[in-house]
Amino acid sequence: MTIGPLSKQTGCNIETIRYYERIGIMPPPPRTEGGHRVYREEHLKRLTFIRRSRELGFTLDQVRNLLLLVDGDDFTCDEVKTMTLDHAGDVHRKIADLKKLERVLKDMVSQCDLGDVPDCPVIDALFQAKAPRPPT
Amino acid sequence: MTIGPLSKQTGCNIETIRYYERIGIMPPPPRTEGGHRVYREEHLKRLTFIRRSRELGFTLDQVRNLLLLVDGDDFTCDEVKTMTLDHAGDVHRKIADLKKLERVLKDMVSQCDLGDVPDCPVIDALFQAKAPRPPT
DNA sequence: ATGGGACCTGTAGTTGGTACAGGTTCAAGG
DNA sequence: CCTTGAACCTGTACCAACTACAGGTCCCAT
Repeated sequence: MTIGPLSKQTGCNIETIRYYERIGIMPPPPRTEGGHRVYREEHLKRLTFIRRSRELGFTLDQVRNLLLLVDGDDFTCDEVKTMTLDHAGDVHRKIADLKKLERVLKDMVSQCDLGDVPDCPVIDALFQAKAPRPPT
Repeated sequence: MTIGPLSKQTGCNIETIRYYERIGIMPPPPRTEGGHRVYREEHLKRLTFIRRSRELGFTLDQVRNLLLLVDGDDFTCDEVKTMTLDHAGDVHRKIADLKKLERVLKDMVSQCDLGDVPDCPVIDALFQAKAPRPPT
């Protein structure tokens, strides 16, 4: 399998595959005489793993760690579970932050509809620092 | 006010302030004889606006647009409202995506507790492509 | 006048890729 | 066997939004 088919089967850009090789998370595959990359089943599996992890929001660094665990096959399920839970925690916090954000944005906009404000309340709100620094 | 105090009052890194000047969203301030930047109240207000907008997740490009509206004071409240609602929509979608993500991560981890699986179910799950391509 | 903290410019690095340019190889059709 | 053009190659530059130096200058208090 050359890089094109691999790209199609994994949904991963050709450039991205080469990029993954460059940064060392995909192994350099054997080449043809002319220098074309030739992949096999194991590459497909590994790339699928990477893509899936990325879809789930793991950073490439986290993926690298997961792969280290997988490669040395002495990993414990517990280590993986811990990493996943950590990541889930990050995601959870991000959701909370975004919800606050949404609240603020909607509150700002709702001021617009009151009609009795002199200027644009959104702009006004943006000119306010979040927390006035406490007196020294 | 030199750049240090401005940094402290806005909570914006010195390097970032200079970066904002370089990319043209902060105006180049007057300088001392020796070349040190000297800021006044208006700069503080503008930088506060930028920082606040960034905190609320507007991109620098969106901030640039907001500032254009503010600078030419012919902006309508409606334009600003539209931009803010658009952005709120983005945030909303991002929240939905992250919630799905959280669900999947937690489902994966919950498999770990069953105890009767041979390998790490998280790793197994990661090796599965999301959607198997349909038969050709 | 001197010491050192604040400031200056310019460049490179970060993350996770994408987008070329400009050149080579491969495979199928004639 | 030769040609053609799709697929592949390398290398570099670019994106957002900053951050982190290095190596040098300025300011001001003592």
